[in-house]
Amino acid sequence: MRKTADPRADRRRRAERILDAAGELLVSWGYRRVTVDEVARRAGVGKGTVYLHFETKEALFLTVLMRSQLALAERFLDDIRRDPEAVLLSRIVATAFRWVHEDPILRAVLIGDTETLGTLSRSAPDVAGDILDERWRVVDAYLDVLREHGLVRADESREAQRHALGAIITGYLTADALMPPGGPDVEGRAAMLAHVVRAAFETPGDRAAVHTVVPRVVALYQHMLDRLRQEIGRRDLS
Amino acid sequence: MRKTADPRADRRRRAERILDAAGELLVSWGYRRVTVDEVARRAGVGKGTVYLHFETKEALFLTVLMRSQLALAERFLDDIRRDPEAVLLSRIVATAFRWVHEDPILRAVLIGDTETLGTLSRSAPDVAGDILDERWRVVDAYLDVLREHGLVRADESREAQRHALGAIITGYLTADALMPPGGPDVEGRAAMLAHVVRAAFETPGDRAAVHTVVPRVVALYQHMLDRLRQEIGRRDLS
DNA sequence: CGCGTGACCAGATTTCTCATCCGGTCACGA
DNA sequence: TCGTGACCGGATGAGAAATCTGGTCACGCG
Repeated sequence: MRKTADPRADRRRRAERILDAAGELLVSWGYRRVTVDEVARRAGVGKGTVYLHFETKEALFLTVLMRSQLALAERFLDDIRRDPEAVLLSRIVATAFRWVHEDPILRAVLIGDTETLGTLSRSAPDVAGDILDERWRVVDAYLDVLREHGLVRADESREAQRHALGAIITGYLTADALMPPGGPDVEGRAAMLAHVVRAAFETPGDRAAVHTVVPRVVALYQHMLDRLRQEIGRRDLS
Repeated sequence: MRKTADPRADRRRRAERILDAAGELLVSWGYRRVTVDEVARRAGVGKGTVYLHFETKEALFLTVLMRSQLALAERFLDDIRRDPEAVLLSRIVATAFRWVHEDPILRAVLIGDTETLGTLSRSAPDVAGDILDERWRVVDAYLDVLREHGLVRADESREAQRHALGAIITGYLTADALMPPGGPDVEGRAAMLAHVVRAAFETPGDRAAVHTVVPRVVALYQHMLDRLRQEIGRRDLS
């Protein structure tokens, strides 16, 4: 590896390389079968070097998972900054659905794919339970903001809406195994999902309130971003 | 067992007892751990007697699964005969959701619960694939009837609708593991599910067409009932 | 004589034992 | 000083041995 005048940046880059390698192997083989040795080899470092950055195999892979969620939150913020209507629930849900098809790690996280995650599914709540809770709090706060401003219907309880949303998204991510082969392509599914969410959760009419809620929604996702970065930093030994 | 003048009815009753016992044990222990000996014991017969009725362990349990689906189809028909509006998609979906909470076997079937079903999940498509296909054909035909009569929107493809429906129902049956504990009770969930389906799939306004579609929908479910009975009869050695 | 039964058997599954693997450590060498 | 891979002890995997279980059918009872 080419050295630069900044050893800190070099270490950062090396950590990213390790995380990239770990992510690729996680997707290919699943947590259980990936060895730290193989990650090291793929990243072009020695095994001991991995432990210079991450205290345990688990810490390494939990960081991989969080990075993935960070990327989604960043995507949301980008979209909203580009187009304020991207703040709408149907837009957020469709974005998440599309992103899941680009990032298999995120998919594994969202559906608790035990084949990919192995014992991480079980340890994550103990080790990072507060950030999992935070995620749901952000969803709740987001729904609240949109309900207040008439962008999400308020004639059903927020509890029922959150549950329904979770169920619908989960179903969209997992139902293939139970249905006949085929069906719409990813884009077709994203469109129908957006339609379902629009029809069932949003209100008809004027979207002027979008501009009012943007700063608040941005703050929520920024907060989530900060929390994820903080959690990632907490496991970084370099 | 008290004998009657009708040996055939006695045998029928004994088969039902065996099926009941098998169903209870399937729910408690899952297919893999239930032995035919235990089923026999619970039904109060000898193990060989079970084989007088069902050729294999698999045939016995496939019959248990089909009986469960039969009961759901019968429930649909009852509801529709009592109230023609029960033919609406949102009503059908809510009924199925509620019934699933009364019949854990049906739940296992609908979500392909491998813990409960074990190798039945794999063998069912080979052995009873035509009836699984039939189920989807009935769903398609049902959607077609309702679309034709303006009771389901026709501005999305039927393919997209069927997929969305499958995804939403699946999510409602499986998402609990991925969400924080709590949320609405069964009835609250059924209501929200009905609302989502109504908003996303149904058309506003006049329901007069309900009376027109009832005979056709009844025929579809009756046909499904007949097929299930036929399939059950095919595996009955008594 | 008809039929319900549970002992029997062979293949399937589980348990146990031993071999190998792998997470984490750290002495070594660049 | 720091990147490394050999090392070690606990975890996991593989294969052998033990046990279980689906299916069969000879037996005995009504």
